[in-house]
Amino acid sequence: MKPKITIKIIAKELGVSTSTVSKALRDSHEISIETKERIKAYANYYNYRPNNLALQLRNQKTKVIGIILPKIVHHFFSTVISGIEKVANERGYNIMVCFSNEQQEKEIETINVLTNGSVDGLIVSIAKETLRNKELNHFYNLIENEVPLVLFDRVHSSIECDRVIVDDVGAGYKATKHLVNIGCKSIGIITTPEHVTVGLDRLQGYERAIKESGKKINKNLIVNVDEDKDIYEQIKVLFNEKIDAIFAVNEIYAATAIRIAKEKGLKIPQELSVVGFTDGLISKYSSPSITTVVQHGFTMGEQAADLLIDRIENDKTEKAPQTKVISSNLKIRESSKA
Amino acid sequence: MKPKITIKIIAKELGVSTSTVSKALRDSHEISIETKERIKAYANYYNYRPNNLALQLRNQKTKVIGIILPKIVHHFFSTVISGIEKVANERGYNIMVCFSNEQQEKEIETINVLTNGSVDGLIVSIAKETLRNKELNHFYNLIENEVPLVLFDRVHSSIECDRVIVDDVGAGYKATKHLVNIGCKSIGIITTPEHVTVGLDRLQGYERAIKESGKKINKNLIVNVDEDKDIYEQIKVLFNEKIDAIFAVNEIYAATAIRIAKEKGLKIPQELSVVGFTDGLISKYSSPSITTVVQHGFTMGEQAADLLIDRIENDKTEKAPQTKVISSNLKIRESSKA
DNA sequence: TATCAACACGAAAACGTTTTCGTCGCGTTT
DNA sequence: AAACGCGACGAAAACGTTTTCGTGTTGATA
Repeated sequence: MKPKITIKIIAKELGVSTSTVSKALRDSHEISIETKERIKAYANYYNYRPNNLALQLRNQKTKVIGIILPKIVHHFFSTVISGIEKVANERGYNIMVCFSNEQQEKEIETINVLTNGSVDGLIVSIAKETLRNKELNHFYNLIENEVPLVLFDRVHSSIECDRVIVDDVGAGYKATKHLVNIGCKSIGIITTPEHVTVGLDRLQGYERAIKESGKKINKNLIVNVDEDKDIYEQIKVLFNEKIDAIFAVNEIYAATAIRIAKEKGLKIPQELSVVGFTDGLISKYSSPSITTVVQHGFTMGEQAADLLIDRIENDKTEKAPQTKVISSNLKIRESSKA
Repeated sequence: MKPKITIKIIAKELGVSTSTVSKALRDSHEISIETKERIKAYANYYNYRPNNLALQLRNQKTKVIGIILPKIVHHFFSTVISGIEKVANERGYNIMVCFSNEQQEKEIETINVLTNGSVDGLIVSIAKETLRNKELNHFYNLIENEVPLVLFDRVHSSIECDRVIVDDVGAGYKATKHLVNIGCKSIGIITTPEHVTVGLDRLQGYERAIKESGKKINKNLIVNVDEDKDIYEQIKVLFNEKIDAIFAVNEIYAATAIRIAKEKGLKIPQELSVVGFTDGLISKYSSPSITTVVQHGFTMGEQAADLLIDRIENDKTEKAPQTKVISSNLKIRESSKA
C-alpha cells in the first residue's frame, strides 16, 4: 500500500505548520484567503483525505458499530444486518460484523476484541451455547463498563440494556390461533430446546392458543429439536401422532416437516396445515408456499441501530433501557388452507 | 462508555514511566522481576487491554479487512462472508462489511471511507451498476495506490488484481450438458442482462453445450431478466416457446420458473426439467428440490481471504495477480430426471 | 581508586489529527 | 509616541501505544 499524503507532508512541502494546514482545510477564519487557497489546491491535487485512525484516536470515537451474530448464512440475521447497515450508513457509521458461531468462547473473545477501542457500541444476538450455560458475565461486564449495547431477538432479561425483540409469545399465539380457526383439531409444534428463549416464548403462545380453544396440552405433540442431532429424524417422530397441523418455529423445521409429510403421502393443506416462522425465501418459493409469521428483520435492524446510536451519542441522558417489541404478522400462503 | 484504563494511568499510579509499563507488560528483560510483577498485577487487577486504535496508528496496520458486497440478504454472498470470516479470524483479522446495494455511487463512497486508514485491504464483488456503466476508475485508483485488493465472482478483466471466480462458462456448460444428456431437446435459459459477466459466461457455456449437441442457438429461448422490472412476467414469456428444460442462472429464477410451470400444469421433471445455480436453501427445501450448480461460496470466501492476507503481509513479494478458479459441480435433485 | 559493564529505568519521538494558546508584526487610535 | 487591537500564523499538547536511545546507579575489575 502506497503511503498516503498527510497533513504533515503538506505542511512541509508548503513551508507552513501542520496547524495551518489543518485549519486551512477546515476553512478556518484564522487563515488568510490566499494561504487557504494554496493549501486547498495542493491537498486537492494530491487527493488528501484525513486518516480515519488518527481522527478516531483524537476524537475518542470510531463511528463504527460492532455486530455479533450467531451466524450469517441465515435469512433472518442477514436481513437484520441489512436494516442495521441502512440506518448506520444514514447516520454516518460503519459496521463491523463478527460471528460467534453459537459458541460462547468466541462470543467472549469477539466482545473483548471489539470493545478495545474498535467500536463505539455493540449490537448482539446471543449465542445458543451462552444461553444454555447461562454464563452471562461478559455481558454484565459490558453493562458495568457502560458500553452502549443493544440486544436483539435472542436476549436475556438479566442483562439491563436496550432490546429489540419480536413479540414471540404473541406470534406463537397468532400462528396457532390461525390453525385453530381454520379448523385444525390436533396441532403439533416443532420448537427449539428450552434454553432458547425465542422458542420458549413461541411455545408459550402456542399453549395459550391451545388452551383457549378448550383443549389440553399434549406433550407428545411438542418436539424440542436438538440441532446437534439429526433434525429430520427428530421431526419425523411427530408424525407418529395423529395430527392435522404443525406449527414450526422456523423455516427449516417447516420445510422439513413438509418434506416428511409428502413422503408419507399427506396432502397439504388438505390433510395437514403447516405454519412456519421467518419469512425467508424458502417459505416464499417452496411449493406449497408456506404460511409464516413474518418477523420484520429489516425493521428490527433499523430500530436496533437507532437505539444504539442514540445511546452512543446521548451519553448524558442516562435513560433507562428500552425494549422495542416488533409485532409480527401472519402471511397466509398455500400450506394452510384459508 | 466508561474511560478505560491506559498505560499512562498505570504509570502514574505506580510512579513509573509509560515506557516501563509497556515493557513490563511485554515481559521485557530490561525491567526487574519485582517491577514487572507489580505492574502486571496492577494491570491484571484493573483488566488492562491495550487500545486497538493506538496500536493500529502506531503499527500502521489495522488487522481489518474490508468487504464490499452488492447485497447481503443473499445466500451466496452471505456464504462467502462466512468463508472470509473464518480465514480472517484464524489469521488474526477482523472484517468490516459494507454494501454497495448494487449502486456505483455507494460503492465509490464506501471504498473511499474504508481506504482512509480503516482497513488493510479490500475484498469486493462489483455492483451491477458499475459493471453496466463500465466506470471503473475507483478500482484503477486502488491499483494505482497499491491497495491490496481481491475481487470475487463479479470481476472485470481490466482491473489487475487477485481474483476468485467460479468457472462460470464451465458451470453453464455442465448444467446444460446435463439437460442434454437426460434427453431434453429444447432447452431455455434464464439469465441476467449482458453486462453482468457471470450471466454472460454461463450463457456462453450454455451455447457451447447446445452447439455441441448439434443444435442451433434459438434466441427465443434466451431470456435476459431485467431485475428492475417484474421477474415473474419476464420469465413467463419463455413458456410461450416449446421447451422441455430450463437452465436458470440463479435460485430465484429457477424457483420462479418452477412456480410458473406448476401453474401451467406442467409436471416436473417429467415434462420440464429445471437446473438452477447457487446451492441455497430454496433449491434444497423446495419441492421438487432443484438440481443446481453448487458454487462453493464458502471456499471462495476462504480463498479470497487467503489471497488478500498474503498480499497484505508480503508487501515485498510483488507477485503478479493470481486468479483462482473455483470449479463448480452439479448437485442433481428432483427437478431434473436422471 | 579509577574504569567499565550491567542493570533498571526514563525521555522522547513517532503514528496523523485537532485545538488551545501563544506571539509577532502592523495599522489604528488617543 | 505609546497603547491597543487584530490578522495570520506556529508551538505544543492531546489521544494510547511502542521503541530507540540515553542515563544514573551499582558492583566488580584492573
